[in-house]
Amino acid sequence: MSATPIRPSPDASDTPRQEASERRRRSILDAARACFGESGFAGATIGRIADRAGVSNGLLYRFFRNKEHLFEVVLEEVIRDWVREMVPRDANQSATDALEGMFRRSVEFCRAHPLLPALLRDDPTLQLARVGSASRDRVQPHRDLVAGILSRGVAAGELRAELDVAAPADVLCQLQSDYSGRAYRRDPAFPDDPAIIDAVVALMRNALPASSAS
Amino acid sequence: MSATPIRPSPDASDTPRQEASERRRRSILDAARACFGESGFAGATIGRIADRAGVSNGLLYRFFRNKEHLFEVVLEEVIRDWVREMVPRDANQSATDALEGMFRRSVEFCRAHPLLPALLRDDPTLQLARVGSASRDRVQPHRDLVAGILSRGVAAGELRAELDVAAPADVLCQLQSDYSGRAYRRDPAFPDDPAIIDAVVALMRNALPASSAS
Amino acid sequence: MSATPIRPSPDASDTPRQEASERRRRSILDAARACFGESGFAGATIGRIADRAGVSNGLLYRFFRNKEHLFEVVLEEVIRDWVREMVPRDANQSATDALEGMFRRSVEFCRAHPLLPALLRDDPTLQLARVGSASRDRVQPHRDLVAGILSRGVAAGELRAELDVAAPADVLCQLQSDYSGRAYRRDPAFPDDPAIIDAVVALMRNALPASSAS
Amino acid sequence: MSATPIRPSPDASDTPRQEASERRRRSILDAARACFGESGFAGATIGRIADRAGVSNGLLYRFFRNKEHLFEVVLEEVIRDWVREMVPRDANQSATDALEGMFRRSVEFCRAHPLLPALLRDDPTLQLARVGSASRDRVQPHRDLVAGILSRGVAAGELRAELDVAAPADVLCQLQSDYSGRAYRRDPAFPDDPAIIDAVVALMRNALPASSAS
DNA sequence: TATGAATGAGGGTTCATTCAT
DNA sequence: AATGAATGAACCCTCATTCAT
Repeated sequence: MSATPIRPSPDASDTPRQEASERRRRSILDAARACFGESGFAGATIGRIADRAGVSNGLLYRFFRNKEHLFEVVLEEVIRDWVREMVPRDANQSATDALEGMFRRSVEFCRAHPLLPALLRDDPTLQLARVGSASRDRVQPHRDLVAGILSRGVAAGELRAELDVAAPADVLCQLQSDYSGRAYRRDPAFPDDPAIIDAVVALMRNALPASSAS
Repeated sequence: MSATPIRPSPDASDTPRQEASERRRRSILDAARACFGESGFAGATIGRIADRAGVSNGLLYRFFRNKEHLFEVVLEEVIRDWVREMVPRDANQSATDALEGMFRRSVEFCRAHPLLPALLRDDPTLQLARVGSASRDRVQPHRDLVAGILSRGVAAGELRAELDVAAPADVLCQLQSDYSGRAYRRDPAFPDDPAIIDAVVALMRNALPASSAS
Repeated sequence: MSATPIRPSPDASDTPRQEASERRRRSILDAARACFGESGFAGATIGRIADRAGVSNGLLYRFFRNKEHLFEVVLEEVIRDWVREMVPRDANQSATDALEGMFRRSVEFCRAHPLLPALLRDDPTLQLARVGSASRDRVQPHRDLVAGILSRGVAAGELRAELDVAAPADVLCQLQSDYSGRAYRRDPAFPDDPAIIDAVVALMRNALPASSAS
Repeated sequence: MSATPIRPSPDASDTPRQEASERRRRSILDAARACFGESGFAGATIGRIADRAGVSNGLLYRFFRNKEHLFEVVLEEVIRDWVREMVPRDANQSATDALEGMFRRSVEFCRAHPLLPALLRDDPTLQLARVGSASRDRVQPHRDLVAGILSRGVAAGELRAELDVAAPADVLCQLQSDYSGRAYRRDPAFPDDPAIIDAVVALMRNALPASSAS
């Protein structure tokens, strides 16, 4: 180990020195998010991240043990931000409205943070096996959110009550992840088309509600 | 001749020599499927693929122009096999039965050839913009299959007629890909659970049919 | 910045760091001169050059884009030094004296910098068609020098006036290059013998002057 | 060593089998001459030589120990052919006419056999140090030819008698080599221009004869 | 005899990481 | 604290050489 261990993210940036330091840490993380998002783990290079952050490559090793460590921190952050973004804003919405809102906000979030969809897809270029720990619970918060909404909807008689909510929540989360990622893929074979987003919403709305007739 | 550029896959393996050669080509392709599936394009290395195939690294360059060419061939092969597997067996089925059958066969296929989903998921914008041509149409056959079934169902009055079929076909294909891939991911966060497969089927069956009342 | 493409040779080496860096650049160039001189472009290896310079192979790529770039710079440098050395010192000399002086200085230069002739001899059509630009004008300055002297001699009535000076200048330059290179070849079949140098001088002195009788 | 040592060039091709074999050996040598001439020793590849000869790469190793051995044989042959070509045709010519004829024939020979000039120039891409033995005497026959002509000319009172002939012979040979090689270099900086050939001839004719006045 | 499939050492190059400044 | 020069392992790829057929 080095004589100067990794500097943690300070809880409070007291001195101006610490502030400047924290600002640099942030810019490195932002640059890393962009680079990993564009090029995957293997494709991104420390040099490019440092350039993009406007610092020297050596500085990265003062904040992060190595490339993998930096990657782990980036992943944790982006998941955290994503989940935070998806939390329903309005407690009075119907379940389906809440799901639709969550879905659309997720899509928007991924447009701005392209690393997330790759992560959710377990993109091989990310080499997620290397980080392991972080990936364990990276989607559970999402499912919990969705499952909570479904439960509320079932309790309110708004949604079908047949099944347990876990499996449908999984499916809905999967769809949200998938179509959130389209914006990022830029692959004409996987278009990021409002009409398709609407089709997903329609499918959800068709599939979930208790049959209106009953 | 000596500096044979690339040896093609012989249509008929006449001599034992050609047979052995074709066997080696196969083992390279299989190893490549595994390595690309596990590590993505950038993460996989020629050396590891050769090791896994039990051949020298140089041999790869007799069959494939370079790493990208090898990847293209792997991609084409696995897509072709997959689509072939999904083609509906029975022309007399209802549309929803056909979709369910296709879905379940796709899942089974991926259980036996676990590398497809990893390749499908491998984001082409990352390292593979160059492959281009191959990726263009790698999922279109799948969508065409699904769209054909939907159209038949609409024509037969079995399915809702509101929308055009393209968008729902996209969504259904996406779901098929996703859940076909679970077997491979072996990630507890994305379980390969019969109950969830059933939930997907249920969602499809709920969302698609013309309302029974009508 | 981090991913600095190529570090240029600094005009003034201010800091000790820059000085040390420049010293390394020099040692790489010197090693490259030696290796290219001994083995030609294709035969020389980056690894051997780095070893000889006492640096790691990676360092070469901080100073030079690639092997070809390194070769170009070596070529330019050595040509520049050589031409600089040959410029006539004394404007009052007769043309033949000036040519003889230039010739003998060129020979001496090559004795001290024995790698020039090897580089000059390195056939550009073989591996170096790509270098192109640099090789275009690598000998023209030499010919211009010689042609200038011949013109002066013709104007002064010292030399035959029959021909244009371009062709004889070419021949004289060729001879200067050849015999300048002998010191380096160390091939007993091509001796570096003062008697032969004198023979060249004698041949020039015989061939060029206006016939004394006329 | 191999169980089947190198097959020598048979003195007499008795059987049809031996004839065919000898024909193949020849075609390999011809292809090698062309390839080494175009690309130097390091740049030429066994594969390309075999292709050009219309045989498999493995066959080369039945006739030649390895790449270096093939190269040595090629060099010996080309030198032998060159000297054979330069031998004066007409014993009654004047010395200067004989030299001019030899010079012009040498130039023509090199146009057809481009390896020679590279060899004469000791082109670094040829890596002549590797073969050694052959290069020892590769130019002596040429000098002997020229020196013989000069001696005859001196004896006949046609040429200046001051010097011994060795040194001028060296210079003339050098010039012959140089300008023979121009055709091959295809470098605009070293033009293969009849006017320059004529200039060389003129220089020889000016420099060598006994002053006509005397 | 002749082939060409197969090998693997070694080439040029990149880049994560270290460390003197 | 911050830099960026320097390292060297590991990448992709080429090609001289061998050997089963």
